[in-house]
Amino acid sequence: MLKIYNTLTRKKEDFIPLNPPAVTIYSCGPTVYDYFHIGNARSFVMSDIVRRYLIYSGYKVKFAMNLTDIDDKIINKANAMGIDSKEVAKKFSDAFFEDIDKLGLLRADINPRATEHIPEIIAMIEALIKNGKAYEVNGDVFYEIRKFDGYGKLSGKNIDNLESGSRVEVNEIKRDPLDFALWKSAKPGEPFWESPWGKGRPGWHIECSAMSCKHLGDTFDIHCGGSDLIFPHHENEIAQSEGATGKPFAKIWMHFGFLNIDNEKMSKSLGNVFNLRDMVKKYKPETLRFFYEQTHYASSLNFTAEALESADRGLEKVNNLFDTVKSALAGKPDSGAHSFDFEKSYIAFKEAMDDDFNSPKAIAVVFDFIKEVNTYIANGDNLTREFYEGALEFLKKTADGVLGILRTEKVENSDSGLEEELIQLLLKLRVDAKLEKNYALSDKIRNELLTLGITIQDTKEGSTYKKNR
RNA sequence: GGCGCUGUACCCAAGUGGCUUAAGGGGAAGGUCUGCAAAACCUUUAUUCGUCGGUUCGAAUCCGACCGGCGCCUCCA
Repeated sequence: MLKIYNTLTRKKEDFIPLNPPAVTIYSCGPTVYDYFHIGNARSFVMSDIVRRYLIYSGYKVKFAMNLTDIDDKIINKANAMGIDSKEVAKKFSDAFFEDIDKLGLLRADINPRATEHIPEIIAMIEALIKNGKAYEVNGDVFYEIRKFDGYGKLSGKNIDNLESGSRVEVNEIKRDPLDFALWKSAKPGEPFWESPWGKGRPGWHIECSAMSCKHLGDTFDIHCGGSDLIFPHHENEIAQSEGATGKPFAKIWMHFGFLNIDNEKMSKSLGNVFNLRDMVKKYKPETLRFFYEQTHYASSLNFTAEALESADRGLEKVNNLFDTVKSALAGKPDSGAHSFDFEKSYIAFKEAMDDDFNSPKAIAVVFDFIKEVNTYIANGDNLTREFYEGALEFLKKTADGVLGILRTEKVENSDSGLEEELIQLLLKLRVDAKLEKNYALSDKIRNELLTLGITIQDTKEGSTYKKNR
């Protein structure tokens, strides 16, 4: 039984979907005004793990991740770049998809964009006004949080405490400092849409309510995002959706912990905001995923070069076994029974992930598995086709299917045929040198190739090589 | 001021009342294999879980105090 920690109830709960086997998930996506950074990437990867594991568990998952393509940050960026806000959104939306593909994220079933849902947004705001939860002032529409009884239930905040120590800026036109904008009237030169309240654009929070409602229904299973979104963004989403529909909004709220850089908060002033795009040039995408998954999703995580290098070396063990098994199968082993217990590892993996997506524990299961398989191979008994296929299947289902940390095939396919032939030629020359006991030459070939990122391994079956990328 | 999280080996990190006299990864040391390596395997690396008390037959796990670290309350994944 899968258990998930629910921010709303502050408890680990049994996961019972509304309409099994269907599961609906809404994950807060990027505001497309810049390349996303490695902190965003953590949230994206962890929501990808949630989704992949639910699929692994047999659910039919509908996964929506929004793109916020109109808001103040985009307008500011457009002004700074001297281009239209639409162009900004287009540029960074495209970049977003390129980057998540690199990270091995499954594409969402739906990527709703705010600007494509203006009618739905307006309809929801109208419903809120009709329900007495929102009011218009000179073309702006605000949500009146005092009219929503449950305001503060997600973040555990008491409205009165919020106000007393408030740093909320005073806005004369709002009835309460905590009231937030549903619709913002357009200032001269700003992009706008026509609405019953005049020309303007949606506030930040309303798009998620309107779009999740349209694509997943009034009530859906899981809503996830970074823990900084709990207040006010998610709190406001609940007020909007439940205030408009009168029905419960997301059943389970999942929040991902923050990423620090060298024990410091990522911030522009510290100059330690790293784009995923740049980081992927330095570290393999699987290494980044593995690094993220080695810590539970709810904990904060410290990003250091040392930790990434440690992750990179650890990941080698997974890929080494994958290579070993693949090449053993290519060697056409005999079929027949084996005595390896795969079931035990599957059960342990499920237990780990069922416990609130405990990926660090699941990774430990994979490493236990790797050691057992390597030992089994080292002992050399019953190394049948069935055994290797079983090992390959486990790695593909868990390390690849759920965790996404196996080295992908893409790189190998990018090798040119000539490069492969040249490397094989060098391997052959080296073997000849070894047979003549010309170790000076054979070691030179090995060392030179190593500096090119190619590691040679001599096995009983002959010399093989591995690219370190 | 309000709300919440957190302190586990050299580093990262799971475990949150007995299955653990503490998983897994990295690092380090020794060994097997090898011409030497690499990979893989074996052994070693926390009688101890920030400190001090308490509850309990039993605590890293619960409670209290204290000492650290951090987040949110404002845009933020």
